[in-house]
Amino acid sequence: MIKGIKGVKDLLPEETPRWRLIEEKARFWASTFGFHEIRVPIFEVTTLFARSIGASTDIVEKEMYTFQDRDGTSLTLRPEGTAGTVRAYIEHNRAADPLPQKYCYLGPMFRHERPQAGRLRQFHQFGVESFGMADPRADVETIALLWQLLSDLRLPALTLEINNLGYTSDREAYRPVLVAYLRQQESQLCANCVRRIETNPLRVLDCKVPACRAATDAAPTLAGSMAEPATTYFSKVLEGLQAIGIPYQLNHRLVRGLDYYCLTTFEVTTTSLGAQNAVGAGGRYDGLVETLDGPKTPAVGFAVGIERISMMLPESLTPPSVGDKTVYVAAFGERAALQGLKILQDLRLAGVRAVTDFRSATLKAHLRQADRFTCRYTLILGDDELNKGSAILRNMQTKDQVDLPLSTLVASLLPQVLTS
RNA sequence: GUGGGUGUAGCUCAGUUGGUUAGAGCGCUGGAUUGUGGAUCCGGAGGUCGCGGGUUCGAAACCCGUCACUCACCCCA
Repeated sequence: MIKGIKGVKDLLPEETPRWRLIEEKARFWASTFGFHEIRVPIFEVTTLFARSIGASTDIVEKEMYTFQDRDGTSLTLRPEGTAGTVRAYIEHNRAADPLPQKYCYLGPMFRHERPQAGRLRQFHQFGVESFGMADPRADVETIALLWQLLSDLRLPALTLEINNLGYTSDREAYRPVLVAYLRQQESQLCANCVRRIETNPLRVLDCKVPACRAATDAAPTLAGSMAEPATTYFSKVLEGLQAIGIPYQLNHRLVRGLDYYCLTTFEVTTTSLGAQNAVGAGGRYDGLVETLDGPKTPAVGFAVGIERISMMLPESLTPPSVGDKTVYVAAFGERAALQGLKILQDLRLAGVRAVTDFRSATLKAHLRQADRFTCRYTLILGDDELNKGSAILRNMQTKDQVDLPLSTLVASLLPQVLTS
């Protein structure tokens, strides 16, 4: 038996309605906040991701699905959505159009990791990118959309954590201070963090190992060595969040795994998801467009994981089954069977959801199927009815039955079904 | 990449210190009821016990290997 690939899941019909609900809400709120959908390819040249995400990040170092095209070009299945969106923005010279421009996207992403609860090799993200506004209120607007979407979906136990990464110059000023401190604590740190002192000292602050936590509790903070413009900017972001009533929690350890973030960075976590507790995350990335050879363009965005949202979605929000507006056509007997096929077609073309089972040859078998499909109505048509020129409409809940003339069948049936 | 747990019917799971032909519930299917569903009763189908090797008179069970799934580390959505 050929099986699916590790970490790649089928979405069976039982699950697609809840996904569609999430997608519809995402598109609705994005549109309401002024974002427009963009669809970009799921694979790009490898260098796009290497340059944008950062060559020394885990994603680029060991998690990308990279392969050679027939001409030898190195291609990569996208591990996230921002790089492709920015590439499209630059390639189509959107910067020449009036700013700001706000985009959203929805689709599969690929990372070669060991699967676990809430983590897959093909997973799906909904994300937004807001280009052109170097204004704290643009950060607030983006966070507001994220928060509204998750709130509207009634996800439980959410926390918005937020941090200020400052400008590049702030991090450059902070780095030697932090490294000096970490060197003193080196014996307390885990092997991973000892290595990170060189490669990415900021990430040590985000380590989950308790010993590392304790060792860095008293570490000098980035905020401590941050210059004026960045602190003012961040306080305005917080001010904006307060103004529109979005609760947040400062987390100075919050360091995102992608190199392109600056200033505001945020993450929405939950306690109801197991170890993978991030539902969505994002931040500001003012340098990225320029890094990818576009014009200097400030930008901010976020992405949420659809699988993780789906796992948290309360049962009460999942759409009810569609059976109650469905008519089951129970046609049986030599001549009625063919007439039933025609009625089925007429109903469908008139916009009525109609089903049947062509294998069923008896009324009993038909009714059993109607019941299984949880249809509210069954249209009974045997040779007896055909001779009388009528059909029986049976309400499956009340067992009420009425005769309907075949000549005006669809018209007389429509109001009953649609108002039920 | 590292570690733990679990692999028995479509699904959820029993299966005694190793002992005859591997079980249950649900689901599926047929009948009781040849023109009226759900409930009930009766019957039926469905298994390479993940796979390969080993120990043994005898293995679903014990040992080794392997694969898959899963949770966690790492990292992230």
